[in-house]
Amino acid sequence: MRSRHQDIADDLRQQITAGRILPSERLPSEAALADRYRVSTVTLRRALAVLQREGLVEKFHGKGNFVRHPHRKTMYVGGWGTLDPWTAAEPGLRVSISSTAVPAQSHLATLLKVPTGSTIMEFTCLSREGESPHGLARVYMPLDLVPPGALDDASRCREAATRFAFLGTPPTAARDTVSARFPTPDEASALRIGSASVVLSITRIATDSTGRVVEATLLAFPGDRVDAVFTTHHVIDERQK
Amino acid sequence: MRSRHQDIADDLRQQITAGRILPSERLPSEAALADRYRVSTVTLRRALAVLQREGLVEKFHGKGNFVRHPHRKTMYVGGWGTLDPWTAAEPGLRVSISSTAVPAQSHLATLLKVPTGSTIMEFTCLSREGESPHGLARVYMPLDLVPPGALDDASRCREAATRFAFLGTPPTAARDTVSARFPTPDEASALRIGSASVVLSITRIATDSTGRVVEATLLAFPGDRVDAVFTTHHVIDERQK
DNA sequence: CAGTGGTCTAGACCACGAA
DNA sequence: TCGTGGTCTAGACCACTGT
Repeated sequence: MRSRHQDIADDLRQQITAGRILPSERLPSEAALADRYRVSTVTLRRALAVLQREGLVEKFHGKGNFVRHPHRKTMYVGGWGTLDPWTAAEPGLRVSISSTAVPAQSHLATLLKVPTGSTIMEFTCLSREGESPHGLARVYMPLDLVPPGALDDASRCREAATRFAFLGTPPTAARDTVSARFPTPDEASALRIGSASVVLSITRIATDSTGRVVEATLLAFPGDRVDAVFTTHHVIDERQK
Repeated sequence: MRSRHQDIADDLRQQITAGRILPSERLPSEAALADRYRVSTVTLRRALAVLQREGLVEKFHGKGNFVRHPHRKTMYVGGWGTLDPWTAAEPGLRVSISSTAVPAQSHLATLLKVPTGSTIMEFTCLSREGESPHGLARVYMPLDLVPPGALDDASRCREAATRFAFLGTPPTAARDTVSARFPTPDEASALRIGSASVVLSITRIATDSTGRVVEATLLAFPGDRVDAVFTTHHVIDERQK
């Protein structure tokens, strides 16, 4: 059964993909569109919700509905903890970083294998592609592993953070746990996405050769902008002979 | 601003998690709930949509809203292409498989690196945990690589498919591309999830030692039931210095 | 058939953003 | 202030499920 709001979504989608409404342009107001399609505002908003989930339209309360720029998907490269240079370099990602010392809550303490309540360092990195936020990283490290000067010399870790690489010393092993979920309220506002969109969430645990956890990173990416790629080789390394 | 439907969702969620409504039990009808909370049906349905997205409630047209069984998350283990035995074994996953020969559409041909339109084998695997679907896998292989007897002896590949492992010969390398997105309509119905829920989507390309693609697998898991985990060991490459 | 969820309406009122 | 989106209503009608 074809529902009215789906028909409207199809029509608007076709107008957008055909270029009749250009990126960053505002759509007619919902009242105007409801009038044009002869439907109630509720129905028209359901149509827009479809397009919003597809990533075609961005809503701003009080301003209007805007056609989104079609973003190429960037790749998070697993294990190494970097963004694929091919896709990440060109768009020119900019990162803002802030750091604070925080007491380790229970789940963070578990991840880092430190006592609950002990002080750890938190780095919050938000990368933007032009105007639109593109990724959110929260990096947690034990205090003694924070590289000296990292707090003062922000540019030093900026290089690494741009690609979501490791901030401290390179670890010997990393474990990425990937899940698909809805954004938390603060992620939704930080990434400027609706609370009904999808987030690719990655929890990365980095350990050194002794098995100590040197870094725990919580990454959140808008699902329609970032994929994660992991490569596994099943053979014995040739260099061992 | 706290919206009415969120308040109602909070109240119902609390009743469910507190055990006042048990799993697989039916909620009161939407009309009854709307009456109880003194809201319109539209508002009440928005509250239920919240719970549905959270995976707490399952809707069935004509039957009612039911509390879902709380499933522990199972782990898809990257690269190896298996489900973590610890989480997968106990629940007793059951898999139904069907296979057909299909012409390779453009995107499949690209993945498998075969000519567009050439015939390839498609295996569709749907795993269930009890009643509820748990994962959907579509495995594509070149015809000549299908292990002999795989089509007749379904039990042979059933073992592998239960864990989403490789059906053919073990590959030497695998590349997993993970994304978070909304389900396609057929995935939504196959997995019995709402079209507004989240799926963890994995495209896995397996290659042999010559670089030939031996298998391409499209995996779709409900985001609230499956995580994917990838482990990377940073090979110390001192030799090159 | 009765009972359930699914869609839609016409209109009201609230909250936000830019002048 | 005004125009925008966000939430909500009270009721209608349709579609699906089981008896």
